[in-house]
Amino acid sequence: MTTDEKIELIREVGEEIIGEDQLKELLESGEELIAYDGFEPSGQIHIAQGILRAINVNKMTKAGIKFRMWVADWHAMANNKMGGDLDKIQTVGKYFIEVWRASGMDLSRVEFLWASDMAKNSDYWKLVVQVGKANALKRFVRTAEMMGREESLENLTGAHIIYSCMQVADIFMLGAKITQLGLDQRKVNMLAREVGPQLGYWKPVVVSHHMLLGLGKPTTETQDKTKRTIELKMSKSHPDSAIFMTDSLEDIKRKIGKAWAPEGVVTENPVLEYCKYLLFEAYDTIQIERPDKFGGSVSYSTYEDLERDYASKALHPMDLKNTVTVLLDQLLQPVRKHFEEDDEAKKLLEKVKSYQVTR
RNA sequence: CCAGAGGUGGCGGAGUGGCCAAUCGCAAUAGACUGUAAAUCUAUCGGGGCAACCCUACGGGGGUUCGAAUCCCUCCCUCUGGACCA
Repeated sequence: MTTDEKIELIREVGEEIIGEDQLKELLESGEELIAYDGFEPSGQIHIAQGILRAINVNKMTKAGIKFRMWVADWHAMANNKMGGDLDKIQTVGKYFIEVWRASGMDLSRVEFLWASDMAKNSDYWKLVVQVGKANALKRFVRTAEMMGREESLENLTGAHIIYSCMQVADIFMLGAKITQLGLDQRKVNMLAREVGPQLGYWKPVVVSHHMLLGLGKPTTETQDKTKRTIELKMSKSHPDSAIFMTDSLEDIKRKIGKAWAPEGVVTENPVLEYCKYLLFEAYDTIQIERPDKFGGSVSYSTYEDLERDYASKALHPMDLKNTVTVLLDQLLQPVRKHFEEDDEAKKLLEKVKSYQVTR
């Protein structure tokens, strides 16, 4: 694969890429490149973290990059996930890994690493402190959105500041020349680009992937594009805004059924978006079954065609929803199967479901 | 450490001895209306029972009282200001 082909593939992953020139150099240098994404284990895992993550990882590894999945258990503790109970968090972490294993991710070039293992290394904490010293408190406060928190002192604890410092240190300790996280993580990544060279490390290339829309009606007034995507993203704390990797067909039916989908409107339409980012990634054509009185079945082989018909109202939301429900269900089938057939996985899922989610 | 304010249901926020399972708003759920959703209207909205009623609840624990979310004691936590800082 040529460098340009690789870049093309990475562009598919990155809604925003900071340092593309540098990325090219890195790809041409022949060095073993590492990209990472980190996750706070908390509650259920949704399709953005499951299916979309698998799609993106596969593209990155296909481009010759090694991927590290960072199970950020200490970060979750700092951010008070699962009531700040590290045991619970780690159980959820194991559950996440089980999901990824079953989600169609090509694992040959993927590694799962735990923050709690890194925490045993004093070099790590040395770097955390160095990162902390490199900037004013305010700067760390401004990264709060990556923890799903407001950027104000009232809602943060001391632990959140440590979190920010840790996340920057993670990048360098993991050897990640590329950070491949969600768009909501861009501020810390920018901080890392700034701090890296100061501390004798590198400027990581930031490949930020798209954040899938939540299923509800967009309510925010925010105009700032990044902020808006973060506010509208699929979120575990809003129960029915997200489809989880182990949801049943009934769950999916209910959630997609309730999903925001104004007829003819193409912008900020979650149902259409799932077609674009998930379904057309998995299927070559999408066949929509509908009663003859509404035009009979149609099939689309590109998202653009489907979008055009939707925009012109030739395709009704309800027909689309029915199809999306079935296809999403199909995508989740292997995951669900894994959790039904594998005893260990089954136990994990039950445990996780019994935990109460805290924000 | 001191002083002031405060901790109420998923969230916001009333209530300051009985009429409080707790006004109201948001969210949620159901129904009506649209070939989906939204908007709008209606109902429900701690758990159990058809019901009278019972249980569990207003940061934790203890107490006063016939009776406490409401009064007292104590502990924990948050906010604001201040003190301390060899």
